[in-house]
Amino acid sequence: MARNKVKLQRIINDAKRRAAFKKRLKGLKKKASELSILCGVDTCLMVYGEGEVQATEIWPSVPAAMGILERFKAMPQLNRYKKTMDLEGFIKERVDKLQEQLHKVRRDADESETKLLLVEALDGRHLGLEGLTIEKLTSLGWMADAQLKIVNNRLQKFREQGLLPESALLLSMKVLPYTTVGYPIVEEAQMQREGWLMDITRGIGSLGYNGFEGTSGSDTAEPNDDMVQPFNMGA
Amino acid sequence: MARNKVKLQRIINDAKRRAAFKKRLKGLKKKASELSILCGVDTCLMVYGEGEVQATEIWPSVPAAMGILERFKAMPQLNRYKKTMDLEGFIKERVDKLQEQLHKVRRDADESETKLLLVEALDGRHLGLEGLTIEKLTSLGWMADAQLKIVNNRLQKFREQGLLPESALLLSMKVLPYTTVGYPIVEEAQMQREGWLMDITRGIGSLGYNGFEGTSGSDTAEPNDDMVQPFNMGA
DNA sequence: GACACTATAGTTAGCCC
DNA sequence: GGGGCTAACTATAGTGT
Repeated sequence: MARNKVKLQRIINDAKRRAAFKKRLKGLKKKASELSILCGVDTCLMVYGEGEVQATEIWPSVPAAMGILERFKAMPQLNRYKKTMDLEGFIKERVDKLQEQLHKVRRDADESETKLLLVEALDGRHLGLEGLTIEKLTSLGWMADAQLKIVNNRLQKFREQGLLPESALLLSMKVLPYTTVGYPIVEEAQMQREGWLMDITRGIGSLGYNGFEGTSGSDTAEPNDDMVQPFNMGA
Repeated sequence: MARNKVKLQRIINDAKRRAAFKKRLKGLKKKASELSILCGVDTCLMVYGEGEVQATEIWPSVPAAMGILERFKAMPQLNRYKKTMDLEGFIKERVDKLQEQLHKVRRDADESETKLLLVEALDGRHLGLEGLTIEKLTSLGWMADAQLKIVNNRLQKFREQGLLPESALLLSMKVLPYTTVGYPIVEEAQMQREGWLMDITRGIGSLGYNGFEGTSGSDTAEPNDDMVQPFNMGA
């Protein structure tokens, strides 16, 4: 809304897109706040920018978001779909679902891109990771972290099945400063980006890289004492 | 924004408020959608209208909202360290550091305000917490949660030193539905805001409130079986 | 890149039907 | 209550610093 009308499509120019994002996010938060105050409702805004546009915002707060979501989920379905019971509602629902699918596809595409980046890092390309934008590096960090969690979950299952020596588990747990059970705690000293990521990715690699199929991976990586060696850093 | 400027306060008139709600919600969704498309990010809007205004909306969808929340929760705290160590010179670095200090001071100021609010809540003022904005309430919830984590960390240390009976710890852990090791998980039934916050603050109070000096507190709170009593709710 | 400015596209409060 | 209208208000794209 300004000097020129802008087409409703992704802004290609990097700087312009970021500038627009910043302005519009501010405006959106203001509008959401106004709605909340004027109409006496709880509002929450969540923005998740993946990849280049490194901007994620949960407004007004994460607990508020969870609260609203929980309360919504607790609502009887009768109330939830009260408005969508007629024919028009069916169409609306359908459109919503399609939109959601569209979003999902785009998300998946972005995610794949980052995974590819991680694979390349594992593979020795991007040595030292120079030449990547800080945004890509951050995405990479997230991805590595997520993969670490998967690896650790798998280790945990191994342990529960008694397939893992106690000593190995202890060592492998040392990587967990990055990811505690529910939330990552990253020490400042460990934030030397390159060394940090490289150690992790090497660790994952030694655990048997399987293409990152997710938590339901059916790989047969067999942890042993050697494998945990790369993790033995820091404390 | 129209014929008359409207005061930023709850619209008393019922019909007007609902009309405004409908129009503004529509506008808000449009804006959110535009942000999503123009800037290539995922956006989600949640509105919870309680009581009179029977209008609750999760946009674009509940799964999308949950997805964004999950990804946010999985996000390492890397954001603060986005800056690269360019060799632009001493000056830039110095300016950055000063800016960071400035931000920190601002953050601390905000935090202090919320802490004060929490102290007052503990003390019995703000009974029922009416008269507070949703924003302040959520801040308060967040703060209470953070303090809980500190308390739990302290309990953990006590346990490691063998100063805490096993039974006491088990009981105290029951408060952890709110805060798992790293992140709060709030059950639906516990989201009745007032009761929820009040229980937590009472719990903290009974653990020996020390002014919230942070994790490095040198207080000498002595946990015992009595103290964990207030936590014994829920399961 | 962040901030200030401003013309203009976009939003919406009050009305009317 | 809902939909359409329009005047009045806001948000913001482009621009310069």
